[in-house]
Amino acid sequence: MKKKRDYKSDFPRLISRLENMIILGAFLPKERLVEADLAQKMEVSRAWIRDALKILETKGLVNMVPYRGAIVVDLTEKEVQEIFQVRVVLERLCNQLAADQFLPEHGIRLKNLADMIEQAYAEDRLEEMVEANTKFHDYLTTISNNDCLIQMLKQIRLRFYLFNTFAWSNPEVVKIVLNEHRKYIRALENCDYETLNALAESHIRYSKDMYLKQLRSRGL
Amino acid sequence: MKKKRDYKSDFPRLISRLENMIILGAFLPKERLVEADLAQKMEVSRAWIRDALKILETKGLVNMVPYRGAIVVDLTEKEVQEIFQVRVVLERLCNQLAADQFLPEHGIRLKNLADMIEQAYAEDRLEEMVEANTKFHDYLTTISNNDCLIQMLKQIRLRFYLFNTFAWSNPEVVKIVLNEHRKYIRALENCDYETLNALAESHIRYSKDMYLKQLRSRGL
DNA sequence: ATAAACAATATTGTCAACAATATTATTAAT
DNA sequence: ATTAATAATATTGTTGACAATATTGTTTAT
Repeated sequence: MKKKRDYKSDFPRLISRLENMIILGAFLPKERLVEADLAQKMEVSRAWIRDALKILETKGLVNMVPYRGAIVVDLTEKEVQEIFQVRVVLERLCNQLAADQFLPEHGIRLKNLADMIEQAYAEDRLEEMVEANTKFHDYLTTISNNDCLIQMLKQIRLRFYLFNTFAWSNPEVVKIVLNEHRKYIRALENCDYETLNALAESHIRYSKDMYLKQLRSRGL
Repeated sequence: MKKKRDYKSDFPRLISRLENMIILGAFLPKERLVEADLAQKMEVSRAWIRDALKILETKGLVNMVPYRGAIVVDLTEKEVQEIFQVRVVLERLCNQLAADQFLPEHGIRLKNLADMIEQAYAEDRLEEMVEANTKFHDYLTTISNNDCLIQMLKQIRLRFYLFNTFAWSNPEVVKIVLNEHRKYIRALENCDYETLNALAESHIRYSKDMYLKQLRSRGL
């Protein structure tokens, strides 16, 4: 059976693939993305690549320059700080909403995911760990049951993931982060807003700080 | 001299035009937007209209259905509440940042804009009033000096404006809103976080409540 | 008259050829 | 050898033709 094209599912998938490639560092900051090359590599038409890149521009992953095409963003220190500030308040809202309607089954699922993350870390399976971590946060977002917030957080986390890699390469930070997942679950179960507010900031601060350190060492 | 096409300025303008048409009610909720018709009306190619509609989809103003095209969104009560919740926390962050770096010149400009709004209202020039009000809030956002936040607020306000119209048709509400602009400026000058936090919510609550009332009266 | 089957039309989706522009390589002048 | 001017190449931007699908209209059977 020949596989059939289906825009409504294939096009979003193409975007996801490109997003992942950028996040995982398949392209470097400032790198130019040539439409024809991508089209060949991804086995889709150039038009789709073009459209996808335009979407990525609105998401803040690439810059489009007339007659030069898409260029992978290279965040400045100021931009990193700005993204951090915005993400904190959105995560806090998410935590609050999630805590308000937290059910035992949510806790079970979150504990399950936290186990998976630690397991993957113990066995040094980095990619798997990153994936499970994403699932943890995505699921937490779902509990908030606010679609607008879900969309916004998805968007801003995507930009944030651009500098998550640097944090994950530091075992110290990873240990702290994994530990915080447990605290998160407990605070949600107890509807402990104070702790949740603090966690929202500290949990993502490490990623930001690691990236800034790296950025400064590059001298910019 | 023949006017020349320039993607980098013309395409964003096209998007703005479409956004305004939707916000100001040139199209009704659920209305189908036919690409060829729009292309003719706006005097651009169908491709541009297509691309613009895809952008509007990511902004949450239209839904794209395969082989049916773009349809103007019709917000549910739940969606309205969700957008409201998210906007409140973003506006609060904006207020806080703006207050932290508030300068006398900012106050002058804001008072100026507040005057313009009241003037336009007094002379019953509705469109002008709406425009000045948008400028007021845009300028306030600028003061925060956080580009990520500016972009996010722009996006969510756009969806919010979908139901601003209903609030502006009520003189009671308008009076309160105009009054609040003055309170806003004072609170910013005094760096009064408490008041600013309260204002962030109350100022946009009216719009939301008016819209919900209208929505319920339509029976949905 | 109603409903199902089919045909005609309208609309969107895809693609490939070509135009416009930028980038790189080559040549010529000093 | 270095720079400026020009040509060659590579890449993006635009358009229009056609395919795929949905919508509407017509016919036919009951």
